[in-house]
Amino acid sequence: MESPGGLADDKQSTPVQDEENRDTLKYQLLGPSLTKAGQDAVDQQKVSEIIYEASKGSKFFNHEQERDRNLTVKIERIRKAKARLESLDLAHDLRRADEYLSELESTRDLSQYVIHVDCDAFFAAVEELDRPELRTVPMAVGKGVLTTCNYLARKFGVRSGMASFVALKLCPQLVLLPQNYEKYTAKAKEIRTIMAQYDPLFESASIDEAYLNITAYCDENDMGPEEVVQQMREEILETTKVSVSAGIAANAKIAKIASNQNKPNGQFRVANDRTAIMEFMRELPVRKVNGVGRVFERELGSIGVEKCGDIYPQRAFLTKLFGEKAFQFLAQCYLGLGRTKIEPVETYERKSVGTETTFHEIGDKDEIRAKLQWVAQELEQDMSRTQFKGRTLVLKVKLHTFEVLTRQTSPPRAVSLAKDLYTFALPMLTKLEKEIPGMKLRLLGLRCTNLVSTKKAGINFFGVSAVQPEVVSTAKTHTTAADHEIGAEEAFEAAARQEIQDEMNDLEQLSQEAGNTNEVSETNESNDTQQAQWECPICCRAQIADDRIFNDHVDFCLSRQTIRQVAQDTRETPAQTTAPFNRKRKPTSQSSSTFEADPRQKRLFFQ
DNA sequence: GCCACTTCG
DNA sequence: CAACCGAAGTGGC
Repeated sequence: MESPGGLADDKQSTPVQDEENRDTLKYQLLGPSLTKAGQDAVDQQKVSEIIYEASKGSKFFNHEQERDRNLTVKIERIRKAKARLESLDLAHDLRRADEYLSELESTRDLSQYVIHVDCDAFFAAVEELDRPELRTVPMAVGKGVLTTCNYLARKFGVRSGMASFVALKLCPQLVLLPQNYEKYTAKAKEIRTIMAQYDPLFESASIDEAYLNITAYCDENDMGPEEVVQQMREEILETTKVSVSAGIAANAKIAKIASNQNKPNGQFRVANDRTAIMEFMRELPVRKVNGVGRVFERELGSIGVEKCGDIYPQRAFLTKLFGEKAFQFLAQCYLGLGRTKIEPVETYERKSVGTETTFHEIGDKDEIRAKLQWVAQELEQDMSRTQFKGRTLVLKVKLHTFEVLTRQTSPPRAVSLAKDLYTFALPMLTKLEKEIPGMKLRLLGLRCTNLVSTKKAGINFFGVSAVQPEVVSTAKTHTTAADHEIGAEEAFEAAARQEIQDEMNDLEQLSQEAGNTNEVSETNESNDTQQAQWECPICCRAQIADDRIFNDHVDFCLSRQTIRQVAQDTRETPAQTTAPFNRKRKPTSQSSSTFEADPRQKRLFFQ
């Protein structure tokens, strides 16, 4: 267990320490949905005891214990760093923090009514529609792991994300149903049809959650936001028989928090008023904010930040302790700022496509290869469905100890076919087998990143297909509306789109002619004749190596990237980007004294 | 670019 | 007996 490097000091664990860590570990084992609704009446102490007893000794448990130990060490370092900072003059950091806060404040927009709509125990609710008798018993959906459970089950401490055998320990009479995704998708579509009447550009956050901007609807119908939401919720309940909860606020971040406030079948509003917002945030546990998970919660707790109001007094420390992005994020939490722009998810650009599969422990190399084959085939289907090729291929494995490793490679050309995926993944796997003698796996995954679109037509700058007929109806209204939004650039865009399409067609033809076998391109490369083929570093497609044509093409690809970038940049106010962030530092063997050696480091106190 | 890690639903 | 999956993002090196 103990690694040979300098980690030994940090990781050494005495029985006393294990005793101390038991509480944090139990907390960890409770799982991520602790803050979810429906748990208030539950005796958490008893629940965590049962989970702890059910888990003890398993490999999963040991891995969680290890993680918890590492986090505890990390937190001790944070505490020390904080103490050290307190003895220093932080006037500069304080001024910088205050400048940023006032800069943020000037971006505050109170003119919009943003709402977050969340279906109550969605999968369970849909199942109860088909089988009303289930309403009176504790019930959950999901096989190995629960995806949803009804509110009766939550009374027992059962919750989503929990292993079903643990849930059955907590509630032996729990009824478990297999999930029927098509059924939920169909019901979700009914609900979305209604939501679209209130905001045609609404943003689906998942199958059972959405953000809407109802400002226009309120104006047009001369109604207040609460009245509108009440009406919409009634309409949804009446026509789809599913109850939803909603939060109403000036931005998405607060609306999301508010939707949890009166769950189930309720709504909550935080007024578009600076004082009301600040007061609401002041008492709000940081854990309730989207983007603060179990780890960050504990890290913040260690410096005395439990509620968003606690952020302000610590503002001078945050950048050095957690990094710039985390500071900015926390500043927005303190002020209660968030994005007001709600847009269809279809406008987001996909970054990766991947698939993974969990199985019982496998050590046999041939069996592992067979799994890799299978995963490669699954990914090929996903790649063809989403119409992408990947310039980078990532192999992911989970060892029998639950430790996760990833390895990546950049194949000579963008890949999407199972044959290629397997070919380029295999060396990474064999290398791992060499590094880890007797490697046993419980999960294998492949993911393509650095994507190249293989869509043939109708690609605009947002990566939305506006021409293809198979686009579903909701997406279509969104797309056309989105296109209208950029109206001023219409002519330019149409021309550019045509240009891209022509180019794509040409490229498609070229890459067809080029053939796909290694041998061909290799011989051509070595010949270095007029016919030699080279790959464009941007789009990764084969090109005839006529210098002029090739260079023109690369320029074209580059300019296209720039245009895309600009189009994206203009879509969001930098000050209000609210991407959930993660500040991650690996606890390495590097001693914490190294920070004094390198004054250039931004984050003085870590590594 | 590579990798570990966190977070979300 | 027994703990998911897919995607996105951050940050260190």
